[in-house]
Amino acid sequence: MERCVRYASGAVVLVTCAHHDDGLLISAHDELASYAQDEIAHCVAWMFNLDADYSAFYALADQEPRLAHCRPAGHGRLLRSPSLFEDVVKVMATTNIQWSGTKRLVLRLVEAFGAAYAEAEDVCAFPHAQTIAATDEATLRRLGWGYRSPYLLRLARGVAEGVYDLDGLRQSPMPTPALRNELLKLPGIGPYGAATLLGLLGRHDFIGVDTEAVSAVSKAFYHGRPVGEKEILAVFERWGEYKALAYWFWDWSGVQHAPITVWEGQQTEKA
DNA sequence: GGTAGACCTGGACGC
DNA sequence: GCGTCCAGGTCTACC
Repeated sequence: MERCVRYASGAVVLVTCAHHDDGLLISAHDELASYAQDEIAHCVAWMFNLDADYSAFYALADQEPRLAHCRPAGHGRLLRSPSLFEDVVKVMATTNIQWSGTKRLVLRLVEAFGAAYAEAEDVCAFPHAQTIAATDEATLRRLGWGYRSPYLLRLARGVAEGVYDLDGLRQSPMPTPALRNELLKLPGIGPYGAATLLGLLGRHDFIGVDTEAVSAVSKAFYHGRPVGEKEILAVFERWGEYKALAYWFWDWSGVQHAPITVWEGQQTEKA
């Protein structure tokens, strides 16, 4: 994996992370001072969540055939961004849009406001909240952010002004429901976004219920019948604090189309 | 607390 | 080429 990282001094470096038999090999394309090396090592450790321990989840997953692949594959970690602000913005960009659109929104934001890497000006680090905060709604709309523009602007300005303490949330020991409530206060972040961000923070109690979740759970567990958040949570309730991991890494193979079903009040041509 | 409707944009699809 | 639908939801008003 290769990406731009900006460290505290403001310098932008291009970092490459590669698998190594002894762990993770991090290399930079520039010569770095020792303090910068430490900072980037911490940054990459956060991105790959290297301190996480998934042994308790694996112990449960070993007992479920559709999750038994988790331990041998080392599943559990979710790649995250260097800052929580970046992840909040990206999650906001996943809402009510297709994946190609999400990538387009983030790319345009980075091109417009990101700090360029000195050796290649077309390579940029993700912009700071302060940089986005200094722009206006019309500019964000021109970048394609549409109705999300005021949310993004409020978020960036809130972070820049210290109204939203995202660094504090990153390390917060508060219980998951309380942490979820804090995330729900962020503009543009609703139940789906909060659940996704909780997962990135290592809290897997809540499932981000989106159209994919509805479709997959409906086919696999409810014979194609329309389902809502309650039904989805009921399916994964037994996984307790690992609900989201169980959902995310569930082996859905073999789940194509449920049998044709007629349920109360509705007739279906196909399930 | 639950529900309905508005909201940007662009890709997919049917005609 | 054009029109319609809808996608890895959220917010607000209303009941």
